[in-house]
Order: sequence, then structure tokens, then C-alpha cells
Amino acid sequence: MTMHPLERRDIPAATVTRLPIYLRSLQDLASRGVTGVSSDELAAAAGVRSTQLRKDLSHLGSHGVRGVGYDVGHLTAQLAHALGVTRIWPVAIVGMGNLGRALAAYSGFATEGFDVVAVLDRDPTIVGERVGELTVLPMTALPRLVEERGIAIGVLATSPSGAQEATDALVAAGVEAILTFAPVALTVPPTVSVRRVDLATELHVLAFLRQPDAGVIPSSRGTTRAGSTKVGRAG
Amino acid sequence: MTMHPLERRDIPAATVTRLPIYLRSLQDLASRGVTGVSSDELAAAAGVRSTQLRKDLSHLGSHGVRGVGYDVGHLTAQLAHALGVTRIWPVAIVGMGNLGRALAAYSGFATEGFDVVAVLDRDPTIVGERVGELTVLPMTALPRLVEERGIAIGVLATSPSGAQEATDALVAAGVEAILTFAPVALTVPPTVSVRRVDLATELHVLAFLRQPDAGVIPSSRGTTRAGSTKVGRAG
DNA sequence: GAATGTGAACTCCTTCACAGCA
DNA sequence: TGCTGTGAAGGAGTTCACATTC
Repeated sequence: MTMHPLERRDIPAATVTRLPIYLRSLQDLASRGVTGVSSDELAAAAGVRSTQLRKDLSHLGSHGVRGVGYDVGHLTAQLAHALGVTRIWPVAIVGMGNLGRALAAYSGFATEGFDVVAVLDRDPTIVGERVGELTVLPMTALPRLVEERGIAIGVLATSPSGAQEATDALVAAGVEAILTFAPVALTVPPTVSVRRVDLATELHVLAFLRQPDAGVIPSSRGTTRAGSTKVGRAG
Repeated sequence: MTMHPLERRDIPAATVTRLPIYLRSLQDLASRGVTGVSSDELAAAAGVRSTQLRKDLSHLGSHGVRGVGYDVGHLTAQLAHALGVTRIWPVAIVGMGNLGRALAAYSGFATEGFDVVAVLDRDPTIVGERVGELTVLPMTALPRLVEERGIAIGVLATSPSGAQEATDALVAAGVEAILTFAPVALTVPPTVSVRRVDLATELHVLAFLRQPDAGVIPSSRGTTRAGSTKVGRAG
């Protein structure tokens, strides 16, 4: 899965993953009537250091005023433009189990510039069911959806065993960006972008951090390493 | 949210986030009757390069046989031990909206060594409702749950505006590991670990990658950078 | 004076190249 | 010979220090 390359036009991958957070923080500020903000303030809201924020923004060009700070409206527009959220992106969700239904109902997508325009499942007993305002479609509907609705992003909420099949269907239909929740490696052509959200892995990492004594691993060589004991946190 | 420190006992943070994937791949192999595996094969199954896999495993000690490969059973045990999944971790989910309910029903947690033993919500009209085999509890039940059920991990599926309040309640009750789906920065004591899953951010990144021309950012200086055009993919 | 923008140092991670062993 | 384990090299990302500009 590897946090593979992801760069475009000189914006580092790590920066790209933070831009949405800045954008959201700015929108939040704007909704509270704030019109100007310093890198210190915005960084605090986003949960990063101000030098990180400034370095990130520097990849988009210079949009602040020295001695003053950033104009909330202007910076918002710049970030939205950089991320390509000046338009609404139609999204299809494949797999209408518990997770798929929750995602279909998740209001967060709508407010962030994404519109779930279709939900699909390969199971004929589920096809035709109502999910919110949508009707579950069969997988055969994909090519047409891509063509007519301009779907460019597919969300995969299938079982692990069905993930590759669903991926192949998405790719065959012309979808080139996939967000998957299935904890398996997907094989895709190099032109297709995949991002994976792995819930169990996140819990595993937390469990690892909470382990009091995980430290001592029985090594065939009998070595025991002490190790730094920093513990993760998030601002 | 910064991929903040996370190391313990000399296992790099980046490695820790991959160990669960290896573990799952191994379990999958075992279920198919495979007893031995090479780093090439396991790496392919996990979607990483074999040198990466071997370097990662080297942090746990030497458990392979040169010229042969790894014993699936033995390596599985080592990984499970390193990650601390030799026990079942009780988990509480806070926030019983769509997402919270889906997570409560998500079978993935159970198969990975986690057990959702309680679901909570601050809304009195939801408290008492049935969610699967559980009854929604009020937030006041938290301290007791931590004490009696040994809950060490909390999952936050609240609205963004309710996230900090829920976090404070979890922390006050003694929970020191939080997985949050709310797209806001959380303030926690340094002893508390937080991991965030941000669905909208993942879509934003995909949208960014799919943008044909995002490149040209109107800069006040009029500079335009060409930029490398590598595109992310995941194996 | 105050806060941005950025080269340089530093730290962390990945990949390479190959030594070491069955 | 085949595959693991690892030092060294190479990249990427973060932090520092400070020049720059309003």
C-alpha cells in the first residue's frame, strides 16, 4: 500500500494531505466572521506547527502579508483552487453493507465538495433497495454512470474478498481514483490512484502504543533493545 | 495532524503502521494452508517491496531462514506479539450517528483482536436505544466502563463540534488512546495517543491527483512551476 | 515591530547493494 | 544457489534560523 508517490506540480505529497485540513480550518474561521489570520493561529487550529504551515503554503506561492498574516478569503480560494475543489466531484460507492450505507449517509462528504450520486452492489438481493435518496444499482450500471454522471472517484466499501473484483469493475468503467476501506492490496494499472483507509490498522497502532511491555521481543539472538519511549499524540 | 511520534522500543513509526498489514496477509496465507512464505511473496500480498518488508521485520529480530523464507505460523506469532494483539482489546465507541452505528456493526474489528463492548452518546434521546447487541449508554457511564471493562481505546464518531467534549470525557475517564473520525484537531494531554481517520481528506487527495490542470496557481509574482507529474498508486 | 517566506540542517524513511547463511 | 538481514546511500519531510517585507 505504501504512501506511494503522489506529487504533482512540485507540491510534496505530505503537504497535499494537509491542505484539506487547512482549508477546513479556514472555512471554520470564515464562518465565525474572522477575516484575517496569522500562521500561528491557523496552525493551532489545524493542529500543526506554524513553520510547517508556512512551508506548506510556500508551495502554493506567496499569499500572506509579512507582519500581518493571511486574508482568510483569499487563502481559502487559493487552497480550494490548488486542491481542485472549485467544482463538485461526483462519487460512487460500491458495496452497500453497513459501512457503505453509513458512508452514503455521511454528511461530511457533501460539505467538502463531493456528491455521492450513485451506490452499487453486486448482490442482486440488495440491488433496487433504497439507501437514503438513492437506489442501489447493479455493477453493470458503472460504465454508464461514469459516462453520464462524470464519476471520477469510486469508494470501495465491499468485503475484502470482493474488493479486487469491484476494483476491476471500476477501472474497466474508467474510474481512475479509488478510496478503499477493504484491508487488502489492490492491483490496478499505474494510471489509477488508490488510497486506503484501514480501520483495524489504526486500532492496531493504538494498541501498540498502549502496550506497557510489548518491548521485549524474544529474539533468536537474545538481544533486547531499550528504545526511545516517545508516545504519539495529535494536536 | 502530523504523523507525530509514535515509536516505541526502536520500532520506527512507519514500520508499526505496516505490521498490521503483514499480520493480516499472513493470516490470510495460513487460512489457505500455506505454511512457508518468502519475503517476495509476502511483500506482494501486502503491497510493499520485499526490501521494505525485510527491513521492517528486521526491527523485530531475525525470524526467517536464509535461502528458504519465513514460517507463517512463527512469523504470525511474532507480529501478533509485537503488536500486542495476543489479547482482546475492549473498545468503546462514542457517537451513535450513522458512522458510529456502522462502526459498531463493522465485523472487521472483531476479527482483528478488538471487541466493541460499549457504545455511547451524549444525546438522551438516543441513550437506551439498541445497537446490535448493545444498548447506547450515556457519557456518564464512561468512568465505570473504563474501570470494570478495562476499556483502553475509544473510537470517536461524533460530530466535529462534539468531538472535543467527547475527547475530554474519554480522557477524564482514563482512556489514553483515541481513534477519531471527526475532522478537527483535538487537544489532549501528552500521555494520550490520538489517531485520526479523515474521510474527506482522502477524497480531497484523490481529487487533487485527478485534476488535469491544477498545476497553475495564480501567484502574485506570476511564477508558474512545471513540476513532476508522478501520480500515486497503491499495489 | 511583527509575521511571512525560505535556505540549510537535521531527522526519518526507503532503496540499494551485498554480505551472510542454510 | 536462493533468500534473508543489514550497512550505506539516497530521498523526503520537518524544524531551525534568519533575511525579508509590510
